[in-house]
Amino acid sequence: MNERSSKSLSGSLAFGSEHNHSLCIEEALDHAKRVCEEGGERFTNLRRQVFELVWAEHKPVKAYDLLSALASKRSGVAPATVYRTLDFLQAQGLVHRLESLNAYLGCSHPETDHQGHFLICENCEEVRELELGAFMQSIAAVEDAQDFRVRRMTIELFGLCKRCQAANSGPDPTLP
Amino acid sequence: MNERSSKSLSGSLAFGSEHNHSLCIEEALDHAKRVCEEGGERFTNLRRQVFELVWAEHKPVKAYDLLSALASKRSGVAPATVYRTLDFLQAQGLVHRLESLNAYLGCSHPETDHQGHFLICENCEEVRELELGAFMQSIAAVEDAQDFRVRRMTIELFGLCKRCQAANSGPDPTLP
DNA sequence: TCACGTGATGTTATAATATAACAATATGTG
DNA sequence: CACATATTGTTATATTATAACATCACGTGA
Repeated sequence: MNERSSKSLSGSLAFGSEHNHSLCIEEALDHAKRVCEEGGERFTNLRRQVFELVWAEHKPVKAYDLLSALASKRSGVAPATVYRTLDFLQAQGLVHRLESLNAYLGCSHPETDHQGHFLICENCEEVRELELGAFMQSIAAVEDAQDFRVRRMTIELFGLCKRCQAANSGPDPTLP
Repeated sequence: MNERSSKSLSGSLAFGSEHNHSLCIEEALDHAKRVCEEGGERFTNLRRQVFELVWAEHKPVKAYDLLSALASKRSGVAPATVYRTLDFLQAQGLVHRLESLNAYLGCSHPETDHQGHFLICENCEEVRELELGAFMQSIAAVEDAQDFRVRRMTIELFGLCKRCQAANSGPDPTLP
Protein backbone atom coordinates (compact mmCIF):
# COMPACT_ATOMS: atom_id res chain seq x y z
CA MET A 1 0.00 0.00 0.00
CA ASN A 2 0.90 3.62 -0.10
CA GLU A 3 4.03 4.48 1.85
CA ARG A 4 3.67 8.24 1.83
CA SER A 5 3.08 8.33 5.56
CA SER A 6 3.18 5.83 8.35
CA LYS A 7 0.68 7.75 10.40
CA SER A 8 -3.03 7.27 10.73
CA LEU A 9 -5.24 9.97 9.38
CA SER A 10 -4.09 12.67 11.67
CA GLY A 11 -6.18 13.39 14.66
CA SER A 12 -8.75 10.79 13.80
CA LEU A 13 -8.16 8.94 17.02
CA ALA A 14 -7.98 11.96 19.28
CA PHE A 15 -11.67 12.40 19.90
CA GLY A 16 -11.24 15.00 22.57
CA SER A 17 -12.41 18.58 22.36
CA GLU A 18 -9.44 19.43 20.19
CA HIS A 19 -10.45 17.00 17.46
CA ASN A 20 -10.99 18.90 14.22
CA HIS A 21 -13.55 16.74 12.55
CA SER A 22 -13.89 18.81 9.40
CA LEU A 23 -10.20 18.39 8.82
CA CYS A 24 -10.48 14.74 9.70
CA ILE A 25 -13.17 14.14 7.07
CA GLU A 26 -11.28 16.18 4.54
CA GLU A 27 -8.20 14.08 5.03
CA ALA A 28 -10.20 10.92 4.79
CA LEU A 29 -11.73 12.12 1.55
CA ASP A 30 -8.37 13.01 0.10
CA HIS A 31 -7.08 9.65 1.03
CA ALA A 32 -10.07 7.87 -0.48
CA LYS A 33 -9.67 9.71 -3.73
CA ARG A 34 -6.05 8.78 -3.91
CA VAL A 35 -6.70 5.13 -3.12
CA CYS A 36 -9.29 4.94 -5.86
CA GLU A 37 -7.09 6.68 -8.40
CA GLU A 38 -4.21 4.40 -7.61
CA GLY A 39 -6.42 1.36 -7.91
CA GLY A 40 -7.93 2.50 -11.19
CA GLU A 41 -11.34 2.85 -9.51
CA ARG A 42 -13.70 5.77 -9.77
CA PHE A 43 -14.55 7.74 -6.65
CA THR A 44 -17.95 8.71 -7.92
CA ASN A 45 -20.42 11.13 -6.44
CA LEU A 46 -22.41 8.32 -4.89
CA ARG A 47 -19.33 6.76 -3.38
CA ARG A 48 -18.16 10.07 -2.03
CA GLN A 49 -21.53 10.78 -0.47
CA VAL A 50 -21.71 7.40 1.22
CA PHE A 51 -18.14 7.74 2.37
CA GLU A 52 -18.86 11.16 3.88
CA LEU A 53 -21.90 9.81 5.67
CA VAL A 54 -19.93 6.93 7.13
CA TRP A 55 -17.34 9.42 8.31
CA ALA A 56 -19.86 11.86 9.70
CA GLU A 57 -19.20 10.50 13.16
CA HIS A 58 -16.59 8.25 14.68
CA LYS A 59 -19.27 5.73 15.39
CA PRO A 60 -20.55 2.68 13.59
CA VAL A 61 -23.39 3.43 11.19
CA LYS A 62 -26.18 1.08 10.18
CA ALA A 63 -26.82 0.50 6.50
CA TYR A 64 -30.42 1.63 6.70
CA ASP A 65 -29.46 4.79 8.53
CA LEU A 66 -27.08 5.52 5.69
CA LEU A 67 -29.95 4.79 3.35
CA SER A 68 -32.16 7.42 4.99
CA ALA A 69 -29.40 9.96 5.15
CA LEU A 70 -28.46 9.33 1.57
CA ALA A 71 -32.05 9.53 0.40
CA SER A 72 -32.16 13.10 1.69
CA LYS A 73 -29.27 13.97 -0.60
CA ARG A 74 -30.19 12.25 -3.83
CA SER A 75 -33.06 10.40 -5.46
CA GLY A 76 -33.34 6.77 -6.47
CA VAL A 77 -31.77 5.41 -3.33
CA ALA A 78 -32.60 1.81 -2.50
CA PRO A 79 -30.97 -0.74 -0.20
CA ALA A 80 -28.89 -2.13 -3.04
CA THR A 81 -27.47 1.34 -3.64
CA VAL A 82 -26.09 1.48 -0.13
CA TYR A 83 -24.92 -2.11 0.14
CA ARG A 84 -23.17 -2.01 -3.20
CA THR A 85 -21.41 1.18 -2.32
CA LEU A 86 -20.39 -0.14 1.07
CA ASP A 87 -19.06 -3.28 -0.60
CA PHE A 88 -17.00 -1.13 -2.90
CA LEU A 89 -15.61 0.97 -0.07
CA GLN A 90 -14.80 -2.12 1.94
CA ALA A 91 -13.01 -3.64 -1.03
CA GLN A 92 -10.85 -0.51 -1.20
CA GLY A 93 -10.12 -0.82 2.52
CA LEU A 94 -11.82 2.52 3.18
CA VAL A 95 -14.58 1.23 5.39
CA HIS A 96 -14.89 -1.68 7.78
CA ARG A 97 -17.87 -3.73 8.75
CA LEU A 98 -18.43 -4.51 12.43
CA GLU A 99 -19.89 -7.98 12.45
CA SER A 100 -21.15 -7.87 15.99
CA LEU A 101 -23.14 -4.73 15.30
CA ASN A 102 -24.18 -5.10 11.66
CA ALA A 103 -22.67 -1.69 11.18
CA TYR A 104 -20.00 0.13 9.24
CA LEU A 105 -17.16 2.40 10.20
CA GLY A 106 -14.68 4.56 8.35
CA CYS A 107 -11.21 3.08 8.42
CA SER A 108 -8.82 4.97 10.67
CA HIS A 109 -5.63 3.28 9.55
CA PRO A 110 -5.99 3.41 5.83
CA GLU A 111 -2.29 3.80 5.19
CA THR A 112 -1.50 0.25 6.09
CA ASP A 113 -2.74 -2.89 4.52
CA HIS A 114 -4.71 -4.44 7.31
CA GLN A 115 -7.92 -5.82 8.63
CA GLY A 116 -9.89 -3.95 11.19
CA HIS A 117 -9.77 -4.82 14.87
CA PHE A 118 -11.90 -2.84 17.21
CA LEU A 119 -12.42 -1.64 20.72
CA ILE A 120 -16.08 -0.80 21.09
CA CYS A 121 -17.25 1.16 24.11
CA GLU A 122 -20.54 -0.26 25.33
CA ASN A 123 -21.35 2.99 27.03
CA CYS A 124 -20.63 5.73 24.51
CA GLU A 125 -20.47 3.59 21.36
CA GLU A 126 -17.19 5.08 20.34
CA VAL A 127 -15.04 2.68 18.39
CA ARG A 128 -11.30 2.65 18.26
CA GLU A 129 -9.55 0.75 15.57
CA LEU A 130 -6.49 -1.23 16.51
CA GLU A 131 -3.48 -2.07 14.46
CA LEU A 132 -3.04 -5.74 13.84
CA GLY A 133 0.29 -5.79 15.61
CA ALA A 134 -1.30 -6.24 18.99
CA PHE A 135 -2.61 -9.68 18.06
CA MET A 136 0.06 -10.81 15.66
CA GLN A 137 1.91 -12.90 18.14
CA SER A 138 -1.12 -14.61 19.63
CA ILE A 139 -2.38 -15.41 16.18
CA ALA A 140 0.93 -16.84 15.11
CA ALA A 141 0.93 -19.00 18.23
CA VAL A 142 -2.58 -20.23 17.53
CA GLU A 143 -1.72 -21.04 13.94
CA ASP A 144 1.25 -23.00 15.09
CA ALA A 145 -0.53 -24.84 17.87
CA GLN A 146 -3.63 -25.67 15.86
CA ASP A 147 -2.14 -26.27 12.41
CA PHE A 148 -4.48 -23.63 11.11
CA ARG A 149 -3.68 -20.97 8.54
CA VAL A 150 -5.50 -17.73 9.32
CA ARG A 151 -6.53 -15.68 6.30
CA ARG A 152 -8.89 -13.13 7.74
CA MET A 153 -10.44 -12.42 11.08
CA THR A 154 -13.03 -10.63 13.08
CA ILE A 155 -11.77 -9.21 16.36
CA GLU A 156 -14.19 -6.98 18.22
CA LEU A 157 -13.61 -6.21 21.88
CA PHE A 158 -16.46 -4.69 23.84
CA GLY A 159 -16.00 -2.83 27.07
CA LEU A 160 -15.50 0.61 28.53
CA CYS A 161 -13.27 3.29 27.14
CA LYS A 162 -11.21 5.41 29.49
CA ARG A 163 -13.73 8.20 29.79
CA CYS A 164 -16.62 5.85 30.46
CA GLN A 165 -14.65 3.92 33.07
CA ALA A 166 -14.19 7.15 34.95
CA ALA A 167 -17.84 8.10 34.60
CA ASN A 168 -19.06 4.65 35.64
CA SER A 169 -16.68 3.92 38.45
CA GLY A 170 -17.89 1.31 40.87
CA PRO A 171 -19.82 -1.82 40.04
CA ASP A 172 -21.44 -1.63 36.64
CA PRO A 173 -25.22 -2.04 36.95
CA THR A 174 -25.49 -3.43 33.44
CA LEU A 175 -23.36 -6.46 34.25
CA PRO A 176 -25.17 -9.77 34.59
CA MET B 1 -22.55 -45.51 22.23
CA ASN B 2 -22.47 -46.71 25.80
CA GLU B 3 -18.78 -46.39 26.56
CA ARG B 4 -18.06 -43.50 28.85
CA SER B 5 -15.13 -41.20 28.65
CA SER B 6 -13.74 -39.68 31.80
CA LYS B 7 -12.84 -36.50 30.02
CA SER B 8 -15.44 -33.77 29.71
CA LEU B 9 -16.24 -33.10 26.10
CA SER B 10 -12.69 -33.35 24.96
CA GLY B 11 -13.39 -36.01 22.39
CA SER B 12 -15.46 -33.50 20.52
CA LEU B 13 -12.40 -31.82 19.11
CA ALA B 14 -10.98 -34.94 17.54
CA PHE B 15 -13.04 -34.89 14.40
CA GLY B 16 -11.16 -37.68 12.72
CA SER B 17 -12.55 -41.08 11.89
CA GLU B 18 -12.26 -42.11 15.52
CA HIS B 19 -14.66 -39.43 16.71
CA ASN B 20 -17.64 -41.03 18.41
CA HIS B 21 -20.29 -38.47 17.79
CA SER B 22 -23.12 -40.29 19.55
CA LEU B 23 -21.04 -40.32 22.67
CA CYS B 24 -20.12 -36.71 22.08
CA ILE B 25 -23.74 -35.64 21.93
CA GLU B 26 -24.61 -37.74 24.91
CA GLU B 27 -21.92 -36.08 26.96
CA ALA B 28 -23.02 -32.69 25.83
CA LEU B 29 -26.58 -33.48 26.86
CA ASP B 30 -25.51 -34.72 30.26
CA HIS B 31 -23.52 -31.60 30.76
CA ALA B 32 -26.38 -29.37 29.67
CA LYS B 33 -28.75 -31.05 32.09
CA ARG B 34 -26.32 -30.56 34.91
CA VAL B 35 -25.70 -26.92 34.09
CA CYS B 36 -29.41 -26.23 34.05
CA GLU B 37 -30.03 -28.08 37.31
CA GLU B 38 -27.23 -26.24 39.02
CA GLY B 39 -28.53 -22.93 37.76
CA GLY B 40 -32.09 -23.68 38.80
CA GLU B 41 -33.19 -23.67 35.17
CA ARG B 42 -35.34 -26.22 33.42
CA PHE B 43 -33.88 -28.26 30.59
CA THR B 44 -37.22 -28.72 28.89
CA ASN B 45 -38.08 -30.87 25.93
CA LEU B 46 -37.90 -27.93 23.57
CA ARG B 47 -34.53 -26.89 24.90
CA ARG B 48 -33.19 -30.39 24.67
CA GLN B 49 -34.39 -30.75 21.09
CA VAL B 50 -32.82 -27.48 19.99
CA PHE B 51 -29.64 -28.36 21.83
CA GLU B 52 -29.47 -31.74 20.09
CA LEU B 53 -30.00 -30.11 16.71
CA VAL B 54 -27.24 -27.62 17.32
CA TRP B 55 -24.98 -30.50 18.29
CA ALA B 56 -25.99 -32.66 15.35
CA GLU B 57 -22.82 -31.61 13.57
CA HIS B 58 -19.68 -29.82 14.59
CA LYS B 59 -20.58 -27.02 12.27
CA PRO B 60 -22.35 -23.74 12.72
CA VAL B 61 -26.09 -23.93 12.23
CA LYS B 62 -28.37 -21.17 11.00
CA ALA B 63 -31.42 -20.29 13.06
CA TYR B 64 -33.83 -20.93 10.22
CA ASP B 65 -32.26 -24.30 9.50
CA LEU B 66 -32.86 -25.18 13.12
CA LEU B 67 -36.38 -23.94 12.65
CA SER B 68 -37.01 -26.35 9.78
CA ALA B 69 -35.39 -29.24 11.55
CA LEU B 70 -37.31 -28.52 14.71
CA ALA B 71 -40.59 -28.18 12.85
CA SER B 72 -40.20 -31.78 11.70
CA LYS B 73 -40.06 -32.88 15.33
CA ARG B 74 -42.82 -30.86 16.94
CA SER B 75 -45.67 -28.54 16.03
CA GLY B 76 -46.11 -24.88 16.73
CA VAL B 77 -42.56 -23.90 15.85
CA ALA B 78 -42.04 -20.28 14.86
CA PRO B 79 -38.93 -18.12 14.65
CA ALA B 80 -39.44 -16.85 18.17
CA THR B 81 -39.39 -20.42 19.41
CA VAL B 82 -35.92 -20.96 18.04
CA TYR B 83 -34.47 -17.58 18.91
CA ARG B 84 -35.77 -17.71 22.47
CA THR B 85 -34.37 -21.14 22.97
CA LEU B 86 -31.02 -20.18 21.49
CA ASP B 87 -30.95 -17.15 23.77
CA PHE B 88 -31.54 -19.40 26.73
CA LEU B 89 -28.83 -21.85 25.71
CA GLN B 90 -26.39 -19.02 25.12
CA ALA B 91 -27.18 -17.58 28.52
CA GLN B 92 -26.29 -20.93 30.06
CA GLY B 93 -23.05 -20.98 28.09
CA LEU B 94 -24.13 -24.10 26.22
CA VAL B 95 -24.18 -22.59 22.77
CA HIS B 96 -22.23 -19.82 21.07
CA ARG B 97 -23.22 -17.46 18.34
CA LEU B 98 -20.79 -16.86 15.50
CA GLU B 99 -21.28 -13.21 14.63
CA SER B 100 -19.55 -13.37 11.28
CA LEU B 101 -21.80 -16.15 10.11
CA ASN B 102 -25.10 -15.43 11.84
CA ALA B 103 -24.93 -18.97 13.06
CA TYR B 104 -24.83 -21.02 16.23
CA LEU B 105 -22.54 -23.71 17.53
CA GLY B 106 -22.54 -26.06 20.48
CA CYS B 107 -19.97 -25.07 23.06
CA SER B 108 -16.99 -27.42 23.16
CA HIS B 109 -15.46 -26.12 26.37
CA PRO B 110 -18.44 -25.99 28.65
CA GLU B 111 -16.43 -26.91 31.72
CA THR B 112 -14.78 -23.55 31.91
CA ASP B 113 -16.31 -20.16 32.27
CA HIS B 114 -15.38 -18.55 29.04
CA GLN B 115 -16.35 -16.79 25.87
CA GLY B 116 -16.07 -18.52 22.58
CA HIS B 117 -13.20 -17.89 20.21
CA PHE B 118 -13.17 -19.71 16.95
CA LEU B 119 -11.12 -21.03 14.10
CA ILE B 120 -13.41 -21.40 11.13
CA CYS B 121 -12.25 -23.35 8.10
CA GLU B 122 -13.34 -21.57 4.94
CA ASN B 123 -13.11 -24.77 2.98
CA CYS B 124 -14.84 -27.44 5.08
CA GLU B 125 -16.75 -25.15 7.46
CA GLU B 126 -15.52 -27.02 10.47
CA VAL B 127 -15.19 -24.81 13.51
CA ARG B 128 -12.77 -25.28 16.34
CA GLU B 129 -13.31 -23.46 19.58
CA LEU B 130 -10.29 -22.00 21.31
CA GLU B 131 -9.65 -21.44 24.95
CA LEU B 132 -9.35 -17.84 25.92
CA GLY B 133 -5.80 -18.35 27.12
CA ALA B 134 -4.37 -17.92 23.67
CA PHE B 135 -5.41 -14.28 23.57
CA MET B 136 -5.21 -13.36 27.23
CA GLN B 137 -1.86 -11.70 27.02
CA SER B 138 -2.60 -9.69 23.89
CA ILE B 139 -5.85 -8.53 25.36
CA ALA B 140 -4.22 -7.50 28.59
CA ALA B 141 -1.64 -5.55 26.61
CA VAL B 142 -4.33 -3.82 24.59
CA GLU B 143 -6.27 -2.93 27.72
CA ASP B 144 -3.17 -1.45 29.21
CA ALA B 145 -2.06 0.44 26.14
CA GLN B 146 -5.50 1.80 25.29
CA ASP B 147 -6.95 2.40 28.75
CA PHE B 148 -9.81 0.20 27.76
CA ARG B 149 -11.54 -2.41 29.92
CA VAL B 150 -12.62 -5.41 27.87
CA ARG B 151 -15.74 -7.18 29.05
CA ARG B 152 -16.65 -9.40 26.17
CA MET B 153 -15.35 -10.07 22.73
CA THR B 154 -15.87 -11.60 19.36
CA ILE B 155 -12.82 -13.37 17.99
CA GLU B 156 -13.39 -15.35 14.82
CA LEU B 157 -10.43 -16.42 12.72
CA PHE B 158 -11.11 -17.66 9.20
CA GLY B 159 -8.70 -19.76 7.22
CA LEU B 160 -7.76 -23.31 6.40
CA CYS B 161 -7.67 -26.20 8.83
CA LYS B 162 -4.87 -28.71 8.64
CA ARG B 163 -6.73 -31.17 6.45
CA CYS B 164 -7.85 -28.51 4.00
CA GLN B 165 -4.37 -27.03 3.75
CA ALA B 166 -3.18 -30.46 2.64
CA ALA B 167 -6.09 -31.12 0.29
CA ASN B 168 -6.17 -27.50 -0.79
CA SER B 169 -6.84 -27.30 -4.49
CA GLY B 170 -10.09 -25.58 -5.23
CA PRO B 171 -13.31 -25.81 -3.29
CA ASP B 172 -14.24 -28.94 -1.43
CA PRO B 173 -16.34 -31.02 -3.88
CA THR B 174 -18.26 -32.56 -1.00
CA LEU B 175 -19.66 -29.19 -0.02
CA PRO B 176 -23.10 -28.03 -1.13
C1' DT C 1 -55.80 -30.97 46.35
C1' DC C 2 -56.15 -26.95 43.99
C1' DA C 3 -55.79 -22.04 43.07
C1' DC C 4 -52.29 -19.10 42.01
C1' DG C 5 -48.07 -16.97 40.36
C1' DT C 6 -44.40 -17.47 37.35
C1' DG C 7 -41.81 -19.18 33.75
C1' DA C 8 -42.19 -21.48 29.27
C1' DT C 9 -44.18 -21.95 24.93
C1' DG C 10 -47.53 -20.85 21.16
C1' DT C 11 -49.04 -17.54 17.86
C1' DT C 12 -49.38 -13.60 14.92
C1' DA C 13 -47.36 -9.83 13.10
C1' DT C 14 -43.69 -7.03 11.76
C1' DA C 15 -38.95 -5.06 11.97
C1' DA C 16 -34.26 -5.09 10.45
C1' DT C 17 -30.72 -6.66 7.42
C1' DA C 18 -29.27 -8.06 2.87
C1' DT C 19 -29.17 -9.84 -2.01
C1' DA C 20 -30.87 -11.11 -6.82
C1' DA C 21 -31.93 -9.86 -11.27
C1' DC C 22 -32.35 -7.00 -14.80
C1' DA C 23 -32.85 -2.13 -16.95
C1' DA C 24 -31.00 2.28 -17.74
C1' DT C 25 -27.29 5.44 -17.72
C1' DA C 26 -22.60 7.23 -17.68
C1' DT C 27 -17.79 6.99 -18.86
C1' DG C 28 -13.55 6.19 -21.16
C1' DT C 29 -11.49 4.40 -25.42
C1' DG C 30 -10.83 3.31 -30.25
C1' DC D 1 -19.38 8.90 -32.57
C1' DA D 2 -19.97 3.99 -31.45
C1' DC D 3 -18.92 0.67 -28.57
C1' DA D 4 -17.77 -1.98 -24.31
C1' DT D 5 -17.98 -1.81 -19.68
C1' DA D 6 -18.65 0.07 -15.13
C1' DT D 7 -21.97 2.28 -12.46
C1' DT D 8 -26.37 3.27 -10.86
C1' DG D 9 -31.53 2.73 -10.85
C1' DT D 10 -35.38 -0.18 -9.93
C1' DT D 11 -38.26 -3.86 -8.44
C1' DA D 12 -38.74 -7.76 -5.98
C1' DT D 13 -37.59 -10.94 -2.57
C1' DA D 14 -34.62 -13.51 0.74
C1' DT D 15 -32.72 -13.80 5.29
C1' DT D 16 -32.34 -12.76 10.07
C1' DA D 17 -34.56 -11.28 14.25
C1' DT D 18 -37.88 -9.24 17.66
C1' DA D 19 -42.37 -7.44 19.64
C1' DA D 20 -46.54 -8.30 21.75
C1' DC D 21 -49.79 -10.85 23.67
C1' DA D 22 -52.24 -15.51 24.49
C1' DT D 23 -52.03 -19.98 26.39
C1' DC D 24 -50.00 -23.72 28.79
C1' DA D 25 -47.28 -26.15 32.46
C1' DC D 26 -45.05 -26.45 36.70
C1' DG D 27 -44.06 -25.79 41.49
C1' DT D 28 -45.66 -23.78 45.74
C1' DG D 29 -48.32 -22.61 49.66
C1' DA D 30 -53.19 -22.42 51.53
